Amino acid sequence: MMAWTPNWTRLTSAAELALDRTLTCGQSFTWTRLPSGIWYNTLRLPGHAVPVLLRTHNDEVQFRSFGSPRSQAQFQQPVPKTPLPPTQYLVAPSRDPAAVVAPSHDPVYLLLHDYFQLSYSLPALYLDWSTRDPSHFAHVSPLVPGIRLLRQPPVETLFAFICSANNNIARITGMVQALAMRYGECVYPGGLLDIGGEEQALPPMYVFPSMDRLVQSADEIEGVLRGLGFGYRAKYIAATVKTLGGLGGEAWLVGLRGKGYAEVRDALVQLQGVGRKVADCVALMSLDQPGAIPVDTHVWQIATRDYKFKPSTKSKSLTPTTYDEVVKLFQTLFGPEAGWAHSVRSIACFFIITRCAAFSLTREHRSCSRPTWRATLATRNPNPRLPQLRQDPQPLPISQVNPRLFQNQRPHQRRHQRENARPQQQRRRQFG
DNA sequence: CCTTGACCTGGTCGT
DNA sequence: AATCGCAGGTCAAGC
Repeated sequence: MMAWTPNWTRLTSAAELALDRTLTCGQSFTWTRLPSGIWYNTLRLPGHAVPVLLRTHNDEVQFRSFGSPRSQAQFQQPVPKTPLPPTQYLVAPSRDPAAVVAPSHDPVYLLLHDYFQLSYSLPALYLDWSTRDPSHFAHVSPLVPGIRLLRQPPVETLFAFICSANNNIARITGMVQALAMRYGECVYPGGLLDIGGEEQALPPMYVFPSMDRLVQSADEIEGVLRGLGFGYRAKYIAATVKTLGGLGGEAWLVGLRGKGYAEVRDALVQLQGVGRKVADCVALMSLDQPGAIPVDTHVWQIATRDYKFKPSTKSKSLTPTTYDEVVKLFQTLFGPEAGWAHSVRSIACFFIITRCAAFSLTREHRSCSRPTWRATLATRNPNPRLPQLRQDPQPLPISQVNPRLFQNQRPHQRRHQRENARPQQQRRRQFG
C-alpha cells in the first residue's frame, strides 16, 4: 500500500517546532535545507521509505511527501547514482482529492508525529525547566524556542554518532550521507517537483542503509569507508556492524527502547567506537531516554563555569567518575527530561555565540568565538551547489548575552593553547 | 582510578 | 602555497 501526502498538510504549530533550529543543532544529520527553506529527508515506513518535505508556512509547520505507484515501482529497479532526466522518473503528485487522507490516519503524519515527539508540549517543558533553573535556563531559552528532541531511527543514529568522535557537524553530515549513497537505497532519483505551482529542484535521495545491507557488506566496509574519508572511524563502523549483527541487528537495538537507562547504556558501550558520550547520544535521541545527558568537553565547560561544578575527586579532566557527577548535577536540576533540557541549554549557548559573532559583538568577541562554531551553521548543508543556510536576520542585543559565556574563549587563551600544543606535535614528528 | 597520546581528514588561519 | 591546530571522543596503556 502506497502512502503519501501530496498536498501541504499541517503537522504542528511553529511555536511547538522550530525547524531550522531543531534540524541543524547536531542531533540529526540526514535533513537537507533547500534554498526555499524547505527541508527534505527520507523516512522509513513499514515496507518502504518515503521522501518527506517540511516547511514553516503561515505560522505552522507543514509536511508533504510524494511518490506514486509508478515511480515507486521504478525505484525498486537498480537506480544509477547519478540523476536521470527528471521526466524519466518523476510522476507529478496526485491532485485527486480522494488521495488526500485525514492527517490522523495518514501514515506519514503519524510517522512525523512520532519522529518529532509531538505528544510532548514544548512550551510546558520550557516553563518547567525555567522554573527549575531560573538563573540560566530561564535566561537563555527564550532566545532559542521550539527546539525538539527527535526520536530517530536507532541504527542510523548509532552510526552517525560513531562518526561524531573528534569531528564536526558539517563533516559528520557528509559522512552519513556518503554512507547512505554508498549502501542505501535510492528513494528518489532527483528531478523537478511541482510545489505549490513552483518547480523545485530536488537532488537524489537515499535512505540510510538497513542493518541487513550493512551486515552483507561487513567484510568490505572498512576499506570502502576509509576510501570515503572516514578515517579511523571506518574500523569502528565495520566492527560495530559485525557485533551488532551478531547480537540481533536492528531488532535488538530497537528492543532497547523500554529498558532502563543503565541497561541501555551498558548494551551500547559494548559496541566498538561507542563510549559513554556516544552511548548517551544514541540513548537520548533514538532510544527513549530523555534523561540521558551526553557530556562532552563543551558540557564540561558549562558545568564548571556556569554551574560552579566541583568534582569530588581531584580530577581536572573528564573521567568516568566526573562524567557521572556532571550527569547527576543536571539530572537533579532538570528532572526526568534532563537530557532534552540540557540539549536546549547547550544549543542556546551555541546559538548565542554564533549569532553574536555574526552581528553584534565587538571585534574582540568575534575573534574569540570558535571559527568552526561560526561556520557550522553556514556549512550545515554539504551540497556546495545549494546556497548556505540563512542567518537569522534579528541581531541579538548584546545586553541579553551573558558575558560569562565567553570566558573560556578569549584570544589570549587560544594563544596559550597553541604554545602548549606545539611540543607534542614535534614529538609526534620524530616517529613519522 | 586518572592521565596520556594516537587516530583520519578537511577547512581555516596566519606566515 | 605550505603549515599547524583543531574538532561536541574512543581506546589502550601506564600509573
